[in-house]
Amino acid sequence: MHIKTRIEEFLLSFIKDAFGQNIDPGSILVQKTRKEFKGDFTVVVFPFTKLLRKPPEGIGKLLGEALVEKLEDIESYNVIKGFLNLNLKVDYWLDFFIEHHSDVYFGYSEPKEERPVVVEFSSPNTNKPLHLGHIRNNLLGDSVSRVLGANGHNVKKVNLVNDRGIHICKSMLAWLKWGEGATPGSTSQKGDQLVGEYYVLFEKEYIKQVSRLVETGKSREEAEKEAPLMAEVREMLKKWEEGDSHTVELWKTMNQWVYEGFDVTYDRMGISFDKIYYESDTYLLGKKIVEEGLKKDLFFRKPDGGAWVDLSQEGLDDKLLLRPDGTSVYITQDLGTAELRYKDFNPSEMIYVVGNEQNYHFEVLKKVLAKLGKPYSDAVHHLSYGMVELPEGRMKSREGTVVDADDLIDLMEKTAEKITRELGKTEGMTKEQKQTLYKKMGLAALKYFILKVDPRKNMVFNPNESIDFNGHTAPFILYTYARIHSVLRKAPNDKLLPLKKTIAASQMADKEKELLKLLHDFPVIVNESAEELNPAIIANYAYELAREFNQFYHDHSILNEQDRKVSEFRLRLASFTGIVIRSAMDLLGVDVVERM
RNA sequence: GGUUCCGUAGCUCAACCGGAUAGAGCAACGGCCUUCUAAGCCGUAGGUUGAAGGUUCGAGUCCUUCCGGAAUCACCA
Repeated sequence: MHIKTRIEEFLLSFIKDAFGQNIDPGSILVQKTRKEFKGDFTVVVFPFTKLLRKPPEGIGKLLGEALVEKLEDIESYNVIKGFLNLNLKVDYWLDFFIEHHSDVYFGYSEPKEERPVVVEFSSPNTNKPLHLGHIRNNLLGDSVSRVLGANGHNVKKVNLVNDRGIHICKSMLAWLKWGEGATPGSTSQKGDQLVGEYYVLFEKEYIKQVSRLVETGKSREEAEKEAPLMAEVREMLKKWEEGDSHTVELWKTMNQWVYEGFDVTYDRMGISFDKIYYESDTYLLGKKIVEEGLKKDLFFRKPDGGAWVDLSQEGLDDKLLLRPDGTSVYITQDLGTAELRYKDFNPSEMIYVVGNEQNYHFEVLKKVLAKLGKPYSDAVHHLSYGMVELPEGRMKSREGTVVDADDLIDLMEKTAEKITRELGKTEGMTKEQKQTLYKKMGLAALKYFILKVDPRKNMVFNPNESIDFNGHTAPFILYTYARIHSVLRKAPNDKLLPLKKTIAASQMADKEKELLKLLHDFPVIVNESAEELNPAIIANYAYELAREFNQFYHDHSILNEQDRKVSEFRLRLASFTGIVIRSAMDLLGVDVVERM
């Protein structure tokens, strides 16, 4: 049991015994002591003052005495205002060190016997290449999956590909009209990039048509409906739904191009899935579910034939579930995939990593599922994340301001190469090793840049300022790791002294203890990150740990230390830090490097 | 207009779900490499936490109002 919990539980029972008062467990607050005060953990005693009717200093003293007496690990205490600072015995920290310092799974929980947790992320449309927004989605989904796995959950990563619908037809139609038979092979382009160009082309031509119609005196709304291109693309969608062989053939071909392109990008990002769903496979099931709901009078038909659900009881409006012509809308297929996913995995939880622009959609989805009496309606959890914005605002594909995923990764790799060359520390490395280094470094910088921000918040990316490689960044953390490994490589090969409590209290320097305390936090961090589905907690922890190590490294020599016991203690401490840095970075999906 | 979310240093982000003097990085300025990797370390400067009230021992955090921004309220996905 964690020392914090032990302190909390002790206080709870102590106050009950001594004062006959039951205290709200939530009012007991044990936190790490701030650096400017002496102590390891701090109890805030203000909450007890009212109940016990004593001044805070008195209570602090009383509780401090009791803790020192009854909890073996606590050595001493001091009280400042309403804060009770507790000092743990040095042996507590050393025991912790001895037990865990070489454990590569430190911080990870044993796998639990339980139903799986399904994490859906990525969910691309097959009409355009991935951009920076998708990168955030993919990195979050991947990292959250890793973090949940580290907490013992049985995680299934799934992708739901949006492979049908009018937007897909737009690319197809434009390609037919203006493509002149271009293929990824003939243009040596990635398939997703190629298809994306035709989507943009469609939009351009469509806007031209609309504005021409507006000039002839039509309202914008009329113009948008009547533009010939829109009519053509509607016709194409209809043909697709009817199974027209030419249309379906073209659809298959172009989607295949896109998938091949996506695979390259996923591979570069180090993203993979346990199962891929296609909307074209699930939307029919969604329709069936809506039909069932209609039969049970949970939903209703409007005079034009559209199927609707009345959510006024739930505080929302009516919501369309099927168009009057019977074709499905977005939520229709989500009902289908939820059902399918539940049958496939029998999950305890279904997490959807989807942008916060769809908060309302998921609210509706949950309520519709509840109305249908689906057992998994409570299992649906929307991991809602904020948009990635440019300094001038949102990325807009029509205005060509999207930051392309492949381009950005290229840029990061090039920057990594340039900086590495300037520093000139890679003598002796082969060409392949250097290439691998640039790739890892560039990707690490990008991933960290995105994951260090609280997922719920919108974030800003400025394309004109390249992502930093100094300071609060992945390269800084990787550099720390490389430094550690440099020391480990240079350490003498002699057998280390047996690990005993050879370090006396007076010998553990402040920086060593601070480092040890931080390492001690790691399991709590991993747990918290999972509970909040927030990788940023791990990212920020990894930075703090690296910074603390660098201070320690700066102040104390490891290999040049004359006292062998001290030298070996520091060597093991460095190695332990390396293990935790690697684990933390792994949870972010970032590879470490041993040289840079 | 209704609903929801967000306003923290010039910029990008933290702040342990109400706790001690709001912390980092970047950018700026000044130090530290004959010693384990200077992608580092140390220091200086930078804040009325959008504004005003309120709740209490204590508010960046909770409540109210206002200001500013975003998302959504589609027979788009």
